[in-house]
Amino acid sequence: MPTSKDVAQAAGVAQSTVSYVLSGKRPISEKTRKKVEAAIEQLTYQPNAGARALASRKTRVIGLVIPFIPELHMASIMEFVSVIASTARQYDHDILLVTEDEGAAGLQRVVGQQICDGLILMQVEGEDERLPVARSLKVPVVLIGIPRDPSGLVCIDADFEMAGEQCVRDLAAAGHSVVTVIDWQQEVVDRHVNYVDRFMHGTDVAATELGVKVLHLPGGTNREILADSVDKGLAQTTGVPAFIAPDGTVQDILRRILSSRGLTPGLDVSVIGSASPTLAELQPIPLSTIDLRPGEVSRRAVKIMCQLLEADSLGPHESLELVPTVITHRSSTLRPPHGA
Amino acid sequence: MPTSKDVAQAAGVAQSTVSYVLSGKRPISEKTRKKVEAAIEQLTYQPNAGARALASRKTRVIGLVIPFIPELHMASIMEFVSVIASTARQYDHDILLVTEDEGAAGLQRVVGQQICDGLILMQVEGEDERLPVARSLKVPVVLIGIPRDPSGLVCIDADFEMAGEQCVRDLAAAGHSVVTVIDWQQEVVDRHVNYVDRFMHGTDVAATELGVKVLHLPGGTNREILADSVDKGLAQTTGVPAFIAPDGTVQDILRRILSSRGLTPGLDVSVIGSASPTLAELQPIPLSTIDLRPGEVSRRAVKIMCQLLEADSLGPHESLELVPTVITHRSSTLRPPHGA
DNA sequence: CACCATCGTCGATACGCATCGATAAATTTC
DNA sequence: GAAATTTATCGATGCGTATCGACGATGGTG
Repeated sequence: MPTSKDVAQAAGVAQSTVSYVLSGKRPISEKTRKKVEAAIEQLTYQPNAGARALASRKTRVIGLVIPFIPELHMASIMEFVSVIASTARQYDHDILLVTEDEGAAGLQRVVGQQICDGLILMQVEGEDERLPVARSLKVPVVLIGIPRDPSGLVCIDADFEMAGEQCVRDLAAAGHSVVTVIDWQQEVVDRHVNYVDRFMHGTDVAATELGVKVLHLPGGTNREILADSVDKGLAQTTGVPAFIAPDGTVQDILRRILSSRGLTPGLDVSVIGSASPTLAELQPIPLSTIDLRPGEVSRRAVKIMCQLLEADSLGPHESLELVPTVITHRSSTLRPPHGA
Repeated sequence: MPTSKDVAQAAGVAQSTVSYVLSGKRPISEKTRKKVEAAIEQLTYQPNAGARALASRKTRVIGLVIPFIPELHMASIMEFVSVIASTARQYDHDILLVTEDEGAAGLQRVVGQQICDGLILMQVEGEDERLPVARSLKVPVVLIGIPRDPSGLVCIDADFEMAGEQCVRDLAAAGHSVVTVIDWQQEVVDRHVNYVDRFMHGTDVAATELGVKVLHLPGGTNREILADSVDKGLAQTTGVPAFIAPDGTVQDILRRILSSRGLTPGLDVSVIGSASPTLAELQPIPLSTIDLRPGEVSRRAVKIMCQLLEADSLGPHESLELVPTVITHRSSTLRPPHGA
């Protein structure tokens, strides 16, 4: 592998000049810049990352802590990972994977060995042994998701409260007076996972404001529980029933349950789910969705991280950013009455 | 951050002694080892990765090139990524993500900058601009999946031919004389993607041997094409129909189509799908599966990589490893007649 | 008891780059 | 036209580790 010294020799300049051509931190004449660039080209020189990190104390690598995954969420996690990696590249950074099975020790390892300049933690919910560690680290940490106690942490997440509001508003506008929310599975609700509570609160706020009745019933992937929730929702509804299923994993099952009850989304029942636009369009009946915009959340997480890195921030930071959600009508919800 | 020099000072030894304690490359007396270890503990010393890489010319990082993903495959990709990352840690290595949107330049970048000691490429199929690059790189490269021309490359993949054979054998043993294979979508078949051809060949080999008739019909996520394939399969079947759906993405739709034709898997139709055991168990009717063992493939890929790194191999390598697939009976296939 | 391995430790150096101070050359100022 | 600036480049140094040769101490041998 050629070194900057080789390049310098080929271009007839000093090694430091090569360095300055690359970094632009000192003025270089057009003439020598050309010479150096030609030499770089010819030798296909690429700076050695290790040496660069050693000298500059920056690795240009961001550690991404990925959660242990109940199988069904994997697809959505990959969406985050993929966008995070691409976005990081746009800021000229790379992504190193840190798996959850290393626990908090993993964070200390990658930071302690200075493999990473900062960390992005995905799907941190409630309590977590890694949170105190995250707070104590001397590198920037960005959380995707909001823990019970976000103090001293930089967090970003979809605006679940807004999402809840949007769903209820939308269904109210379509004429529904009772809305059934199929929540996450009971144990998740009981844990008071932050985003669940926020979503529920959003639905309640809108419901109170609009005089709509909102039922909260447990979701999850268990057919019987889900069927039970649906039936309870139907029983308590007068007029056309409406369902909101913010948990992406229940939708397939929900659809089948409704179908077995003789209900057709968009015709005699409204359904708002959570799915990416492409997936929503692929459904037999294109699904009206509340889009939690994982891609946008990921992009912003990386952006925040890179800004923190740029600022070379010393003291601890704290912030909380919520990404607006987007509701999209497709065929699974009733159309609002004309003129409404 | 403390350095090895700090540790040396605290322990009253030379920096090089600290280094030897850590690497074990020279004998160290019990006494000084204890002293050094105590100092390391006390200072919570961790070696600097950049300096280590610079001096040793090894980063202990493996680049993982993840494919651009048609949405539906994301879950399975995450399975690979997750196991690869965990396994790498077991070999004391880390994983750096290289996204496909950087193309072949991405490979040259991470290798050229010496961020990585080696590369694992996922889901390389057919031709790919990265293959010639992979061959020319001076670091080990392991492919998951087999390209059209695997010469000069180290590849590993599930044994799709074995999988095809196992499926047909199994259905034949259950008494089926006609088996319908719902292939991947037509365009994938037409591209003669390596694993597709291998799977189909496997089914054909077993069919010829056992005197079973095998129909190949297009799959994919389009309901109409799929329904058409199912109907054609049914029309050409005498006796109880049997379907093999090696493409995980078609299974939901296939199930519904069969159901709408009044057929119940395990009762008056046999279905073998491809899914992880956990997912298969979650189905309304637990799905008999051909398991392509992505986790095992991932583990072996990392193992091969680490062996290549250990060997410090100079010349180019070439090998091809196939991971045996596993067929598992659940409730979606007929039971073989007793005594068969 | 002088001689020679062996073992354990030290000091020095290289790895490739960034960066600082210094210097030579070019330009401006009075 | 000499002094004061500015501009472009060079040389030297440090980043933290691995590794090599050297060296003192220890123990065994004749």
